[in-house]
Amino acid sequence: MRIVESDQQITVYDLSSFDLEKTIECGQCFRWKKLGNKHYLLIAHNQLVELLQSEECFVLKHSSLNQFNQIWRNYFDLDRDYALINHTLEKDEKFIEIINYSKGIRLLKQDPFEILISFILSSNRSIPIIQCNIEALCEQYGHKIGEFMEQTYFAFPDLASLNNLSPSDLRACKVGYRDAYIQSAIQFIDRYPQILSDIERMTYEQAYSTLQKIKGVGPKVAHCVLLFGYHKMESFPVDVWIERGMKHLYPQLKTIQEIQDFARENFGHHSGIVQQYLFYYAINHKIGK
DNA sequence: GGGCAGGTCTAAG
DNA sequence: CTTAGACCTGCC
Repeated sequence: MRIVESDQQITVYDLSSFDLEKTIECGQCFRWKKLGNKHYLLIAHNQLVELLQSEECFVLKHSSLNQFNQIWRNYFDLDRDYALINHTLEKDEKFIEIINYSKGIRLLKQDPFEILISFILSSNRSIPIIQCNIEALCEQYGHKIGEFMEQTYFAFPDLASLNNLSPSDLRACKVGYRDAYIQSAIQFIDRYPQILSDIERMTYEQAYSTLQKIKGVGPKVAHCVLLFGYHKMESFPVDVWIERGMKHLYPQLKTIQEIQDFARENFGHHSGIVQQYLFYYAINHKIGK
């Protein structure tokens, strides 16, 4: 990996196993806009960046070297050797086709608070609607972080901005019955202000059960928070697509618990990556539908 | 118009 | 501990 800084932009060369399009569009993050082929606008960590990928390089516009090293390098998981992980996973023949289809995806290290709220909103909904809800929340309660092509963009609202909102404030953002879930999450963090940083240091099981004390956070959302918000690669969120995909690959698996156990035993600390590869493959091939 | 979404809650056996 | 039903909302 070779990094060049010039004129408010960062260019990264010699990057293997990285596909910007798959990484952005595979369903792990919600706040992006496609500007063209391999060309995106992304909002994360209170920053607005323009991203491009070509044959030889990955470009981040409106970013300094400092921001790259402090945020984006980790955000895009650029220091993990995905080629090596893919090689390991290919030992299971059933995964060769999936890896071939999904390789290039990187697990994004996103903000835990944003991920918590976003995935609480995700239950029983389709991805485009989730994105609409999140944008509504940001426009209402997030602070302005920049403009691009005469459009104003907003950060994801912080705890203080979402605190003391009424159910009708939230329902105005079309979150539906999840209004109470959001309030529960806000109250929980308000009561235990260090909780989101404490989770980082907890054992997986501890963090997993702590998160589920929040109303609206069940097994799937808790795994998602740990995977996308904390980069805990042993997590294996099982949603409908993963359930369909896993039953397709391993017909002997009957319940979500069996799928969960199978993943822990067979994928271990690569579970999160397998999960995202399989999700991307299953949803685009409509496996099991 | 009925069905379906990156599920979770609740109330029952 | 496991399992059915209900649930906001928008888009097909």
